[in-house]
Amino acid sequence: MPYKEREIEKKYYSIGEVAQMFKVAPSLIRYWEGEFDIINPKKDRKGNRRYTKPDIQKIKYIYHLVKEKGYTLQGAQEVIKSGKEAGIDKVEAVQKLQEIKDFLISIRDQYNSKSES
Amino acid sequence: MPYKEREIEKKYYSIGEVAQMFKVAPSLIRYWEGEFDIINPKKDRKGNRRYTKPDIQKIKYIYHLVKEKGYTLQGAQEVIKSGKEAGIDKVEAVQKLQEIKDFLISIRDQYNSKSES
DNA sequence: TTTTACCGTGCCATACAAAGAACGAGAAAT
DNA sequence: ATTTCTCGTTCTTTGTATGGCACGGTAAAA
Repeated sequence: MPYKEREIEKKYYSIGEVAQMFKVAPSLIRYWEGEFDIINPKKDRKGNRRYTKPDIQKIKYIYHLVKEKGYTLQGAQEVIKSGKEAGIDKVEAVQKLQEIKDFLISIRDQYNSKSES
Repeated sequence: MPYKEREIEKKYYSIGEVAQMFKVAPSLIRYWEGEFDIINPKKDRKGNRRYTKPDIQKIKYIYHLVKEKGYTLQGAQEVIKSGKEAGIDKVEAVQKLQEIKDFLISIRDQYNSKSES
């Protein structure tokens, strides 16, 4: 037998295989596809989805956010969009500090105006 | 007039006031109380909930996680839990800052009362 | 005292999010 | 040719999160 494609590593995965990886129903994978723009598997002539490894990575990320971290789908979408996920709390802490600083400045100014008058 | 409690800032808030702060229904505040252990307002003789500022800060944190960051209630619970075991809790840090602010307010008010008398 | 205005608990209703099921159909492997 | 997997669409179910009601109690104001 001449040249035969050897299966060292799969190039594409079917929806059933992907669903199995995450132990979810195929319908859920399709459902997420409708909810998340980043999921965009190619389709063959027949229309069947062909998932590449990067595709699966993205699904994995969504799975992580939704099933492990407890985001709503919408919350997960926002996390993905903003590209962040961690570190936001620090920003908030800094904002709070700035807020307090402004408050202190206002107190100082009040004091200054009273003693000057 | 001798010693009279000055109402610089309220010590306790009713559920209605708290609900109003976050523009939600009082029933939601009660519901969260059942879902989140960290919410534990004291109750007066009659049974009415009395919220202190730290209580409100905790509610604020939950509000932030659920309404702004898009966590499910369960997801928010886990964030809160894991944040505590991490030792340095960001919420507590922010709460601490708030406490400091309150302290500064008390200093300011003391100053004001002296100059007024 | 009567009214007004909360608040309590407990239960039920709604709204929407999330997921799954059911349908008929087609390709491909066995 | 029977089984197995997939398709898209649509329908149905489940679950979460929230709101609202009924009914009673308390307190303070009128």
